[in-house]
Amino acid sequence: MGNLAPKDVAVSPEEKFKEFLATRGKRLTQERGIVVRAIFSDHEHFDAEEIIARLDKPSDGNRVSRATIYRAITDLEEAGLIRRVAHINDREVYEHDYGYPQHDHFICDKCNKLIEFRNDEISDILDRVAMEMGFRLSGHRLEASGICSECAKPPTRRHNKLDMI
Amino acid sequence: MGNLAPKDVAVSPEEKFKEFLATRGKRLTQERGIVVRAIFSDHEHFDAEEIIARLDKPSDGNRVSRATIYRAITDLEEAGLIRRVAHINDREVYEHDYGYPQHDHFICDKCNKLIEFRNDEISDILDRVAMEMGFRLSGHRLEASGICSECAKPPTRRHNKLDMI
DNA sequence: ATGAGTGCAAAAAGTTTGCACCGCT
DNA sequence: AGCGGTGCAAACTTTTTGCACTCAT
Repeated sequence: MGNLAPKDVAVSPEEKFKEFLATRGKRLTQERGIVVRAIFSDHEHFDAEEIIARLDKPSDGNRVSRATIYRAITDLEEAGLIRRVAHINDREVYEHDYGYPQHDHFICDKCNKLIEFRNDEISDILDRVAMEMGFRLSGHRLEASGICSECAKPPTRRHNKLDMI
Repeated sequence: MGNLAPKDVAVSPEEKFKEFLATRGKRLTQERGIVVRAIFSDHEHFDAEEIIARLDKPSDGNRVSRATIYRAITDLEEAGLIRRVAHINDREVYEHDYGYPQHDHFICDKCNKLIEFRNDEISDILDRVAMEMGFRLSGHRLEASGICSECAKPPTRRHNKLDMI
């Protein structure tokens, strides 16, 4: 779960997606609806495999195939509803990009957890530098790596004499 | 070509690699030497395929196989001589990380060109935010996307009446 | 003799695509 | 009738790996 509160949004992601699809002469089908709802049911980061695991199970009545899920994810990205945030373990990781403010991520090298943080100074600096260099900036992706506080906790141990020196 | 000047470095990348390999009980073989030199022959960003294209050609006497090139790249990354900077068109893109100062990149959405820029404020902010959040920061990767000045140039055209309104 | 190193070809893993059929969000 | 949409399986891409042989930085 991210540490950033969602903005109030007038239209649901599903509705927004429908509008986008319409501009491409496409329809919000049953399958695409299932995928959008699965993706926006919570604010977790996700990858294609996770959605496939949820929707491509033979037991479930509302099955959606891998191909359709991949195609829907591509469409959602083009619609600006989701965006790629990282590439972890050979998988593209996405997050919601609709109704949430710009933010960046820490990625723990140990547990691969993504931790969101928000800092406007960085965006401002980028705007300035891009301007200076004649680059027409549209967005950025910042992954800071290291060890999260959880993984940094030493395995529980007794006090060490060295602690007192 | 980057816009950042190389620092003076005492030891060549090849020598540095040799030292690293030694700590792992490995040797700087003929093949690994060829790969390092190919990679450090210029300061361009590169991906595995480019190196393979140069070294895995049947016509050349100093051929190195794909497998060995991939293995060498992995070792070079662990040695801290190169680092991943981006993931473009399904390929991992690397750059030299030895003898060059920390910097970030703009990536042109049109021509995929990587443009380096340096800004210490960003690193400082990250250090501060990481500290506040109890994250043990080790590095970061920042890709700012948009259109480079080259691609932003409008195709040569006549003045448009609309320009004057 | 020993252990690291190499090349090859096959395997992985994630993602994309050609195709035939379906159905009207 | 038309066109977008879906599922399936095969194809594709990049990267990794098992294996047998080689070599000595």
